[in-house]
Amino acid sequence: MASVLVIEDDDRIRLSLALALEDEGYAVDQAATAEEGLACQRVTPADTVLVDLMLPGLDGFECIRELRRADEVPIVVISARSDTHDIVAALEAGADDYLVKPVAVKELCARLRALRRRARASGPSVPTFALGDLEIRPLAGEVTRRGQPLALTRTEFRLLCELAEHVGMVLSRQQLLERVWEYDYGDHRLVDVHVGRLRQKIEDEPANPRHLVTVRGLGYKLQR
Amino acid sequence: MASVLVIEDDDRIRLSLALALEDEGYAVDQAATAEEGLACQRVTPADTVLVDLMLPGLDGFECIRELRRADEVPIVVISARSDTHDIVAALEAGADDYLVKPVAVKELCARLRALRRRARASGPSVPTFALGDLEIRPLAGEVTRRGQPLALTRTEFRLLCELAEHVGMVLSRQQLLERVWEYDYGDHRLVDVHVGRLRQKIEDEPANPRHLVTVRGLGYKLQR
DNA sequence: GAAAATGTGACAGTTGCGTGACAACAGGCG
DNA sequence: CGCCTGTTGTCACGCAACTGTCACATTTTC
Repeated sequence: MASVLVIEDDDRIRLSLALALEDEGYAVDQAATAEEGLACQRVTPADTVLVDLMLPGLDGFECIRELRRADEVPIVVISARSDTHDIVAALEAGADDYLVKPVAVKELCARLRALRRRARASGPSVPTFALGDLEIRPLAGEVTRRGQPLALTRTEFRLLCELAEHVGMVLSRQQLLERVWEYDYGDHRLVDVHVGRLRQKIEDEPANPRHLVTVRGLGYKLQR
Repeated sequence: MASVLVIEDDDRIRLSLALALEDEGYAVDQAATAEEGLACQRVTPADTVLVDLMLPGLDGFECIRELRRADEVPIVVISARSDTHDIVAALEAGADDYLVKPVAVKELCARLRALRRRARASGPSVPTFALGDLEIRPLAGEVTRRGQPLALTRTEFRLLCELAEHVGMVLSRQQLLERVWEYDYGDHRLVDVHVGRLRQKIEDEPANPRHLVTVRGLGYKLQR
């Protein structure tokens, strides 16, 4: 599940943000000061950090720089100040986005999603692939579609992961047999059958696949 | 150098944005319509795209979706509308950021930098040969023309790839037979037939080919 | 104008792919 | 142990698409 750390000294705002984000399905950590937030992030890193600029003690800018020193976590600033100067300074310090209070929760969520999408593509580790309404988590052994978990068999799962690791690239039956089945030779039609079964589960219209497509004469590929 | 494509129908705004960005050291391409912008991006992709939401013809949302279909280029929306609803829709469509007009150039630049910082680590997409309005992605098993996917057969595809790997060089029928068909001998006229079929699909006037040309007595070549 | 080279339409044989059926097999459970 | 359920690999059928060949048209060369 996606997690967010909210660093904000005003209890009312922090709590209402936390509640709203929890409603949206995020796991939310809270901190009232920069120091507390940094400590929290060190111990249990969240996927994304929301930080207010006006904090007692260590201020927001310093907090951002400290967070950035540790890792690449996406940082969104929420501030009452709307000066261009503040915005530029926060972004230069390492923030990824800047919202002016009062924030619309829907907008915040949309921006968080956009940021996560971007951060995921750039991250070195790839815990999850997103393809349209599909989410594939190879390490968790889990595939969800529109948020609903899918019951895939082991073979289907490995096939899907193999294809997902090379999104947009055609993989030949031969390659798939080698990588999914660890066969060096064998009946290539085996692949067809499993692709067909997989389509039944991940496609709206299995006969008109949008994601798992056939490239006649070459093989199969997964596309967005 | 960093490059930006600005898609905006209002000349005054577009020009002033372009000037300001050039001052900041960006190479700027301009387009007044979504169609023009998409075409421009296909031919000479910029690192970042700025797009207005209110465009004549194809609107901004569609434009974003089209851009996203092609690649992972960072997209920033600039719009006069500040409704949460529009912001959410644009971000959902695939935009990375959303600014409300009038935009402060300093802020825009800071956001562009933040976005590029985040996008930079992102892996490269599948290698592509571009030839005029044609795009050839050997690994993806895909050829597009003006952005539209072409339905090529396996033989046509391999023939085109072989020619594309040697753009500007004449390949004899013998060479093509060996490389595409893996024949050591055989009827050389076979090549002609497939070249003809390929021309029907990739050329505007198959009888007057601009890309896949005949070099009488020697063979065929692909040119820009 | 003749010969050589190339373009092109038609066609029949072949191939590639989706799919349903089925038997073998493994694992869970009473 | 036997039964049941879900998974897997094999096969055969049928449709659609592709391929290679040929004949004939067209263009170029000399």
